[in-house]
Amino acid sequence: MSSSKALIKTLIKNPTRIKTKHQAKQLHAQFLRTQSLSHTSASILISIYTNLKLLHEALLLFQTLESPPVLAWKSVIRCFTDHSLFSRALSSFVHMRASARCPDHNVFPSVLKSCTMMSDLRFGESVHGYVVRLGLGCDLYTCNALMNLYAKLQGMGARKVFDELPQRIDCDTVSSALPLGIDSVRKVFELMPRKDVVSWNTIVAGYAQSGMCEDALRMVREMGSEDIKPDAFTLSSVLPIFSEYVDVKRGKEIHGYVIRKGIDADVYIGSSLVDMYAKSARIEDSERVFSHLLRRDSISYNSLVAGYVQNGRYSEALKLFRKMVNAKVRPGPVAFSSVLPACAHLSTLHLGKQLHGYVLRGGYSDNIFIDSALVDMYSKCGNIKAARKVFDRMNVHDEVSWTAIIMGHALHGHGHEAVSLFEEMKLQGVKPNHVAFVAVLTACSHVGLVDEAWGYFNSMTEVYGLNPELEHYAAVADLLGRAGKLEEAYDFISKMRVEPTGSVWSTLLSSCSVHKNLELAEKVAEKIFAVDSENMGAYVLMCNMYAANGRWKEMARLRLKMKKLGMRKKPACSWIEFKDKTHGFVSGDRSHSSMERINEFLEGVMEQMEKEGYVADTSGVLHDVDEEHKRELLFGHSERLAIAFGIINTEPGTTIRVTKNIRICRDCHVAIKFISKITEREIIIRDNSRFHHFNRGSCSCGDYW
DNA sequence: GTAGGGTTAG
Repeated sequence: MSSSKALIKTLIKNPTRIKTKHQAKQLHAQFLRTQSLSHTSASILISIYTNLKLLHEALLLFQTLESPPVLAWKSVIRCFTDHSLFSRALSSFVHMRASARCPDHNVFPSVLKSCTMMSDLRFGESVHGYVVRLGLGCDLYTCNALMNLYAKLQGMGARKVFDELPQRIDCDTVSSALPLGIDSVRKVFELMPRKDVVSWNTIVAGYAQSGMCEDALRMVREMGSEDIKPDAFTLSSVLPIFSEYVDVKRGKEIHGYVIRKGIDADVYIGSSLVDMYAKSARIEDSERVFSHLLRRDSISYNSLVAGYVQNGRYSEALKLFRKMVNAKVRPGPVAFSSVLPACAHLSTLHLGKQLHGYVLRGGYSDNIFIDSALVDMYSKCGNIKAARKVFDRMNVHDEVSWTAIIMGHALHGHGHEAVSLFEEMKLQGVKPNHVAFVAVLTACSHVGLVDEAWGYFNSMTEVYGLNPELEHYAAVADLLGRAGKLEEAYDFISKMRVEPTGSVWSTLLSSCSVHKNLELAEKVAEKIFAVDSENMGAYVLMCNMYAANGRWKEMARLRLKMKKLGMRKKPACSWIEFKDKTHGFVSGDRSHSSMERINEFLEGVMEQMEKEGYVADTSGVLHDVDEEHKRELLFGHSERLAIAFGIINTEPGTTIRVTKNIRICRDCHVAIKFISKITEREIIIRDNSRFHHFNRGSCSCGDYW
């Protein structure tokens, strides 16, 4: 008996010798067998349990104590924090204070962490006051936690406000009204008598996340002079700065340092490097870093997935996402908002739907990022109804989700709906940003709402203090051109406050072609060739216009030039999904295995079309061939092949969805209207700028496009 | 007690 009491004594004096749950329970049992459990020894047992993160056991014992001593309180508070039960940690802290127990310094890091995780700045500030009153304001760990609290909670609020400010408003008025988190961080930092690498890392991260990049880098240099070596934490705060600045050279230096320090396989460093290289358009370097990682978590995967998306490598993004799922790495919520845009770009509705299912099963349905991405994915994949459903089901709408649905309706030709959604957004108190204006102007342009567009364009500067950017000018120029106000459009573009790109002029050129104004077209083409001498589309359009006007000499001259420059027409392609596979068709290509059946179908339907009054419009065909051959060429246009493939392979009544890489030609637009009527199918085509919904012989664009 | 990836864009 006495030897066991001695054993207990030694163990109680060295609680760290208890290393396993089994040992702890044995000690507990010994206690109960040999002596009654005093408050002190119970507290020590609780702290042993909590050190082993055994919350349940600790709580059972804790509940037997009538007035728990400080050690017991401290232990359970820490344990709640370890288990992410932050609100219970905080309520325990309140209870402890109510029982007049005076805590010592080592509770505060946990309490402050809980405040941070709960985003409870108020509580955190009152804890700060309490710390100071207790004279514990110099404790290293407590101060580190305080800095983190201010950096996370005050910093975020301040940053958000700055992001939304139009540049014209004087920043002084704002910074004095809002306490900047970084100031509080700085204050705590400067008062610390002793600082360790964590203190430095916290302030570096604080500066970096407040966008004060130079200060962050300055602090890293200062660290060096205080003889504190930057570690993996420091570097992963600093690396995103280089991706933001797209300064690969300095980033590479850091990469070298990381390799020399042997921390290049660190997951955090790894994903920062992947991200940095991707943002500098060096995706191959991202891939290399990724392939060297020893361990890959969902964030390292997603850094590369996001990198692929940022660099337009959508299929690779989807492939890697699949690889991640196969590797049994659970995608976090962020992964979906990276991979959904890839589906949106590729128009892969079946994949997007699968991802949506995954989102629902994974319980991520209330995430505003994911929902916005879903809205965008559905509308870009041609299913505006599904997009609207997701949007209407959302609890809160921010400017991004509003913009996604407005743009969706705009792309589907529902200009009036888009405009009224824009008005609704403003009524709800959500301020439109640059992108929202791009969306509403696009909506106006697709349905020809000239007056409304002017109103919105002017309100940007007059009401919202936003400077119009290239996209806004482009949308207005496009609108004027489509509406036939060609001269007005020309003047507008000439007077833009941003240098117009070739593509802005190009939209006007195609309007000139539609409205048959050769004289202005020549002026516009000159502008285009001045900035982009090899603009294929402009050459083709001009050739067509010269041909239509019988100006054969000019046409021949251009054709010759095109030949010299070695230009070839970008092949027109269309895609259609069938049985979870994407089938691609190139104009005039007869290699698809179903080609015979496709031709048979097209010939049959053509016969009926002609009976109903279809006449081929060959004016858009640029070839030196006879009429008969031209009609054949139209016959082989890629969208017709894709539609035919869709119709012969699906049940009657199934909607046909086709994606095309360039604009539909006039003739196909007419032809598809007939096809939709004859076959009683809804046919949805996405070209490079919008959707056309063909149904019962008419198109949603109302032939305005 | 400290760190990395995300949604809307003619």
